[in-house]
Amino acid sequence: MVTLADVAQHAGVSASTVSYVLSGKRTISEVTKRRVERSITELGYHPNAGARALASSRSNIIALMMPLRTDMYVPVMMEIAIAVAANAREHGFDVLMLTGEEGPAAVRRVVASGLVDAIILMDVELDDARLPLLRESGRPAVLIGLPSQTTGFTCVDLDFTRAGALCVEHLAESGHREIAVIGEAPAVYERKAGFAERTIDGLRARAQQLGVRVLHRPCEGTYASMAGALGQIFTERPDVTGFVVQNEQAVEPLLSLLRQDRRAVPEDISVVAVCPEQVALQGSVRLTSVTIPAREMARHAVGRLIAKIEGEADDEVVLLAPELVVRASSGPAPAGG
Amino acid sequence: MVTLADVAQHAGVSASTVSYVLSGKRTISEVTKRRVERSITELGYHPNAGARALASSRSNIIALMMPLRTDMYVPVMMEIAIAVAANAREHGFDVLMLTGEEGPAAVRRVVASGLVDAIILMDVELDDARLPLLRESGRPAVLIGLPSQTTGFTCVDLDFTRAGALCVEHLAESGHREIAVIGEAPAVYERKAGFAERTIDGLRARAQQLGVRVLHRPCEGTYASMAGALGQIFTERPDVTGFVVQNEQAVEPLLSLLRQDRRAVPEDISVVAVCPEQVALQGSVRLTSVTIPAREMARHAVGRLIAKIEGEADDEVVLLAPELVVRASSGPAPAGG
DNA sequence: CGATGGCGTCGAAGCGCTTCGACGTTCAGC
DNA sequence: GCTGAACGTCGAAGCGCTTCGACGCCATCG
Repeated sequence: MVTLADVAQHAGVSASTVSYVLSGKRTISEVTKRRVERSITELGYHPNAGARALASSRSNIIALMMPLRTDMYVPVMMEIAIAVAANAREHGFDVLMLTGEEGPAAVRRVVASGLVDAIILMDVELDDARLPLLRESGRPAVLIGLPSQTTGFTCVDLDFTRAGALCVEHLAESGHREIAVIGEAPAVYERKAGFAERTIDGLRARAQQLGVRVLHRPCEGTYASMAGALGQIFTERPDVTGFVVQNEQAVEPLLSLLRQDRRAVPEDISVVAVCPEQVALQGSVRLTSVTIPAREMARHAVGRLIAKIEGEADDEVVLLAPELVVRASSGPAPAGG
Repeated sequence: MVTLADVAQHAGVSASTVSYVLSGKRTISEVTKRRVERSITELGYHPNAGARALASSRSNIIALMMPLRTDMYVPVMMEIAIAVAANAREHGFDVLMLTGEEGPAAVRRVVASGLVDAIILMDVELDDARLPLLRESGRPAVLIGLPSQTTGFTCVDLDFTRAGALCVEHLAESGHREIAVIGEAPAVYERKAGFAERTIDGLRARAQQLGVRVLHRPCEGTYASMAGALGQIFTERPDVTGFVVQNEQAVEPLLSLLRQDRRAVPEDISVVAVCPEQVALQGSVRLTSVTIPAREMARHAVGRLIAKIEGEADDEVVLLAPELVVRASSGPAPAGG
């Protein structure tokens, strides 16, 4: 194990000088700096993380806490997690992965032990049990999602209200007057993740302004549950020509069932989804969709978090503006519906 | 910040005594132990991770390195990652998430800095660039996957050779004589992940013994690429009655296209997939499948890794025995094929 | 009854780093 | 030519913990 002292000796300077070369916290002459840097590479020196954390009270690690339920919207979560890690590295931070399984107490553990400098919470619920602990810890934190009480935290999320509105707008512009919303699984509403309701709220509000009728049905995302929902929808509202799909798992079942039902997409039925871009592109039909910008959310989250660690940022709520991309699954409403 | 010294003073003992109570490395009387433990909870003491790592040269963190490509078999990876984290916690370890993006050098960084005690590598390629670095680091490591050179490492993987064999066996038993294999995307073969070839090898070998003809076609997992492959297959081998799907993303496209093609599953065509259980259960047809046991792989990986950290394990190759579960997508070959 | 040894506890020496104050040097300003 | 700031470097004091050797004590044994 090569230590700071070894480097110092090899370069013929004191240990503190080496430390200052590394941190840049004091001015060091070009010559000395170069000499030290050469010694560092020659000896293959890597600063000891533990010692550094102890002396500086900074670990340069941030915790990323996964959703409490791991069965939900897996692809988005994974994408965010990877992007968070990549972004954190760019700022010199590593990422500690916390599962929901350990429960809210994990927050206290990693913070109180100084293991992490800050925390990112994914998939925050409206009244999340982790928030009080986080608040009391006093550590910088960024939430992905929007709880009911945001004071003390920076929150990053997609503007789902606007996303919902965008979907109706697009359908209304194409002449659709009756639309159905394939919602998230009932469990998602029960645990009050917030985003599902916000989407619906935005959608309904805009629909009313535009004179569009809306029918909302939650859906598990399986073929069976989709078939059930679809049956109900067409019985109750035979004139539905537009679908908005919130639950990304329900997309393929819906398309497949419509096909079986001899309803052509987009000629008879238009479909708009709220989902990651990948999902919109890889299915049987290229979907008109509002993209969930996982990478961008991660970038914002990490950016703000680092700023807070450096002490140069306030709490704020960042709602990313959604964008609707028209692809092959939507078109003009059939004439004379 | 409450420190060891605070606890010691509060309990009226020396710091080392508190430390020994915590670690159990020396005998402490019941009375003292209880007194110390009370002080700990009363003061809300959490040992400082940095100090502990420095003094003991153990961080109690293991690194989990993601695949270099993040676009592949996302659900399995996610499942393994979560399970690794959960298992690690049970042993008192945390998990540091390393993305492929940082490249093989990440291995050196986290090991040389003492940030982590050991490493788990996911999705190891046959000739993986990270292995030499890992070997030279001398740290305990477990690979998920099977490289060409395993010396010095413990490897955990599904026995894909056997998995391939199981698929043919099942189809052969039901009377199928001509089968097609929907393989992984060409990119997977190019990067030599190994598991894809092993599956095919096992499958072909067993097919030969059983007198079954096999046609193998790689597939991207999109509808377009699946449609292309399917066309080729039925042109070249009109009598194919059984399909083995390696690429889990190709499952739905295949089923959907067969449906369009008026080929009933399982009456006309039997489909067997190699995929996680979740995928087998949630599609339009409950799939006969060989399960990829993500959680079990994670459990083994973490178990062996911890054993190696404690210095009580040798290198070994653990190939988990695959199991085929018959569901609704396979049945007897149609008479008079 | 003194030697022996296990048990329970303590003190002190680090682990490798950061950071603060101090100490030359050099150079501009008057 | 003297003062004082700015610059570049060093020494030393920790950061909070683990761990080694030592020490007293009591029970055990010959």
